[in-house]
Amino acid sequence: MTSERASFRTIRDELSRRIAERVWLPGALIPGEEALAEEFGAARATVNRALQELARAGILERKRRAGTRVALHPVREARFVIPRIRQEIEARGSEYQYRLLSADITDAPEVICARLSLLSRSNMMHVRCLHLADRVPYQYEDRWINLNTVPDARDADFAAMGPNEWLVGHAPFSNAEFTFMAAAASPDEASLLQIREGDPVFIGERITWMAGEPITLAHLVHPASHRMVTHL
Amino acid sequence: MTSERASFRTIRDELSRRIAERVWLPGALIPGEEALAEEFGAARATVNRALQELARAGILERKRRAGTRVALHPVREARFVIPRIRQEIEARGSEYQYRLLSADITDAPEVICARLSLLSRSNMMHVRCLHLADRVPYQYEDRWINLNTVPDARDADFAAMGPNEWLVGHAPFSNAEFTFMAAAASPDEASLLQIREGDPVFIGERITWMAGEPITLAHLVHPASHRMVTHL
DNA sequence: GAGTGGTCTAGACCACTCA
DNA sequence: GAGTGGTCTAGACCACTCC
Repeated sequence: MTSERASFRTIRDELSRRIAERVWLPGALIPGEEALAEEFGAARATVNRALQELARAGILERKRRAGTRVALHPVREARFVIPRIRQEIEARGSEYQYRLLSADITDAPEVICARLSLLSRSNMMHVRCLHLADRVPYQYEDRWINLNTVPDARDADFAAMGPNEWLVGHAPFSNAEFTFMAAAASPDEASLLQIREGDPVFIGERITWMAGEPITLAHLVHPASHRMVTHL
Repeated sequence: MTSERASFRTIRDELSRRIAERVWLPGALIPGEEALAEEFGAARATVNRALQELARAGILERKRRAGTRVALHPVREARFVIPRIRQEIEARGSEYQYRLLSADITDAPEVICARLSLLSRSNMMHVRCLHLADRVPYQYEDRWINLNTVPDARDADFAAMGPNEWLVGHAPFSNAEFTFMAAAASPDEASLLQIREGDPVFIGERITWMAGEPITLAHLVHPASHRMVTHL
């Protein structure tokens, strides 16, 4: 039997139950920390931790002086793990293969610079590669790496290791933006993914920064069979 | 000037900086809570809070007795807000319109029951509707609501209010699963979204539960112009 | 001005796990 | 057994905001 001693989990779950079961209705003011501490026989700090977790989850709204209310329009968030292609494929029990298509140092076209909020055309490493699961094309990756921010990328061997794996070990990021969308496969994408031109593809785009400086733009193309799953 | 007193934020940001700037390398053991507390002139609880936040973010790994290490393969997570269609559209500065296409009480087909892990064919409310932004089709919604779990849905007026909005006020969920994918538009979807059959569409599927009982399955179809953006 | 949440401290005990 | 993190307490002061 677990301890009956009031822990922040016990308190959090009980408060959560009261909200789910509509003991406290949306918009209602709930008792203050001091009152709850007394009710549960716990210290105020313990109650505070429980309340903060619920507020972070979006089901409570807290304001100084005004007290704590059950959120009227809970802004709920879900989390997804930022996929790492090799782990993603191996976790499905498939064998991972990698094929480098090209790696060039070049001035990035304006479209790319614009996406990275770079004013001038910058010297970049452009890497194109293919990730396969059990020898079937799984993801086509078209990536630009900013050599001003990550000069070491100039000497990286992208035939041996995918750019993502290399970057993980050499250029931590502080900030990232993800975009997901559907599109029709271009002729290039179609032939690489072994689908037909115009077939739907699932695209993930990822931009990362370190301390305000853009590191990389990754354009990741999956066949339509791809599923991105996450849960609350 | 802000206070120079050690707060958990100050400590967290300083530790984060040391990791980002590779003062502490991935895999390295960092000082214990007691030592850090002394270094920053703070209480151990304060240091603990900073460390817990970094561990939650995935950049530290903590184990009792073993100490705290810089994560070797940081499993980073990003969050996205669970979209509420009306707010999503209005936030873009567009006008929201809603059109109910059909609402029937019927036995759900086996495919649907299977997705919801229901053994027998259950009585459900089947709602089809369209969400528009500035009179342009934005999302086609095909939703099944489990009447065993949410009997009130039988009497809801889905002509006046979208099923999502209605559910928010009547059936809180404790658990949700999201799937995102690309597909080719079916003839139905194409005509409703004013695109051509076979054009790529972006699909979000959402299943929610309350205390283990499935509430609803929503199939949400966007034209390929849709972007789902999120950031770390 | 007063009431609420936000945070910090100092100390304590416990749980887990490595040696 | 011993060292580390996980949590709780009791008390304190502060910051914000409503009145």
